[in-house]
Amino acid sequence: MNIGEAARQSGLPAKTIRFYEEIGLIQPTRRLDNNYRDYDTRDVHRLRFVARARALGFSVEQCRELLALYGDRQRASADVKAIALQHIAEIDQRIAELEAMKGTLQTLAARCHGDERPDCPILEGLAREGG
Amino acid sequence: MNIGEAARQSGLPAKTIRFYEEIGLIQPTRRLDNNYRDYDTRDVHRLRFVARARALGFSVEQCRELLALYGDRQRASADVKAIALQHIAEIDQRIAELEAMKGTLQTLAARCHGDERPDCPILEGLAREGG
DNA sequence: CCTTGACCTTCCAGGAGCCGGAAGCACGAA
DNA sequence: TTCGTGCTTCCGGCTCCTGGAAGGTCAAGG
Repeated sequence: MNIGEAARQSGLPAKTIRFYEEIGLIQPTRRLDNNYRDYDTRDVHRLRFVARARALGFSVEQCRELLALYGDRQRASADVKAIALQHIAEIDQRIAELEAMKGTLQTLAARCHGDERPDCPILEGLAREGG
Repeated sequence: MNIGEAARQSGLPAKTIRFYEEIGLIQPTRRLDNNYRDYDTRDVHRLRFVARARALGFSVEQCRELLALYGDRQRASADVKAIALQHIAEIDQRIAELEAMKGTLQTLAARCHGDERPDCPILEGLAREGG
């Protein structure tokens, strides 16, 4: 099938599929005589695999590792789990950062009148000396 | 003061300060005869203001708006609050996405043995047909 | 047979928010 | 004078694509 069909079936834009090929993520696409890329269902499976991994927040490099494990029948599930757990830890970290920001912002916003007057604890909070 | 000192006092790398100038965020730096940038405490205040806003997750464009309001004595605190509340909403959105990813990952990871055997619910989850 | 339109190809630029490094002045102390 | 540090500009790269231009291909319609 052509790239458009592979895009439809995988949920990835054609542009993205080409990009993944360029960086060597989803590699060996055959070419037809007209130089069009030709995908089979196996390729589509791999594309969907990557699409889902990306949707779960894995980096492209992590996807590369996962894809390698996916295609390795001798893999140890421990290797997969290690990547997943590390990613969960990164997500936790990110959530904690966002919660901290949110907490600060909510505190400031709660003290701000939000009317036409110029005095504003939010701006004061951003401008303050300490912290 | 030179850019190095401004960097020290604001907590921003000199590179970043130059970048902010280039994109017109912190503009009017005078130049000395030797072409060195020259900062005063007012500039440093603005730099720190931006540093803090960035640390709270505001985009550079939001920082630009906040900085304009910061320097506008006729501002309405409602305008500031609107930006802050919108940002909080974005953070909430982002947290929700991360929590969803985390939930899926934890479910998958919990079912993975994590040993030397190849069968792995995580990979199966990424490869599955549905969803 | 020619045109139209949808597809495919490659390549180049950009966006967000910087960071690293190279090449080349400027400055202060020894 | 020389050394070391700091400043200048410019260019490239990072992540992960996305948009667009210029051009080849293909199937259908007139």
